[in-house]
Amino acid sequence: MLLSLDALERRIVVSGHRITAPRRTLLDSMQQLGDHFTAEQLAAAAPGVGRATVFRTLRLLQEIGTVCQVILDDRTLEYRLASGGHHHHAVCSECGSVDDFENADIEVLLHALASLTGFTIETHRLELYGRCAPCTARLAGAELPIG
Amino acid sequence: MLLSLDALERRIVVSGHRITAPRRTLLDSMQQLGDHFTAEQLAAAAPGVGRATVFRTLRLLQEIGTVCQVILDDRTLEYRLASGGHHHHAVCSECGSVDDFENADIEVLLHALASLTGFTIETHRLELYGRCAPCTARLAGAELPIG
DNA sequence: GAGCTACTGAGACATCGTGTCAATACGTGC
DNA sequence: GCACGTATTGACACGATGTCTCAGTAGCTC
Repeated sequence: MLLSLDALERRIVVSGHRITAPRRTLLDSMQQLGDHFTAEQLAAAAPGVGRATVFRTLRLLQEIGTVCQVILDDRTLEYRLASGGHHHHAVCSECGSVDDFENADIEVLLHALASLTGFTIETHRLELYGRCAPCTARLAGAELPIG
Repeated sequence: MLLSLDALERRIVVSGHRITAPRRTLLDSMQQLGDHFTAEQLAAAAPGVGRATVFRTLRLLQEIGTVCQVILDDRTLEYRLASGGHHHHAVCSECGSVDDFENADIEVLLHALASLTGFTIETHRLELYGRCAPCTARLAGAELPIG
């Protein structure tokens, strides 16, 4: 569920920054791009907004937790509107969809594991690559009738 | 424990590629650079070897599982000689050290979690950022005597 | 030693992101 | 409604990182 433009703008104001026309344009474009997008796609979707502003705004939104980065399998970078909070990504290599997931068990397990070796976790990054449920189902169905 | 130069070269041959002087130089430099290194550091440590060859060789070594990538907290990329097999990285933000770790529980948990949502995991990427054991101890000690 | 082919180095190029700086627009106080 | 201080912007140069091309070279194999 995406936040409304209003809610997104409120976040920017609350964090002590200004609402400007370019930022409004970018927020709007992000919502239209949907699930996930590259910086270049966003720049293309918001003509009239300078490239530097696109990157600056993305960085600002990351800082206030409104946008998160998705590192794809080939290490390219995409962005995604986030509702906030720590989460991970499941990236489908078939259709390219990206889903968020969060799981307390993983966090607990990681910290337990780290404490065994004395490592203190400050943050972590976890990305899953594979096939989403619809693509898994579709491909499983396609495999049955050979030929 | 690092593999010997011999063992590294054997891997290249077994995978159907040639041992050349530049590749030998690069393998040697990688071992001398130790724990982890950037492509640029490797290029600097192997003068006479072209930049393109450095990147090509790193890619080749990744493909045959001899080198793995470490994505740092700030998204910069480092490389690391790997003994092979799937593993994760624990990156110390104090001293910059990188440790491998592997844990079957995590893999099991991830697959269990994925199957709940129907997602099929092909691969994943997990990086921990924080403080290694020595740095944790050092900083804990430093905190006690204030002033 | 000859020949096939993988490999190399140089350098241009592509991609992605940042730094600079003068100009502009936002929000506030009046 | 207007002036003002400052955050923000756009244009553009720059930097970091990696890829592509292509003629020349060097490893294997026979």
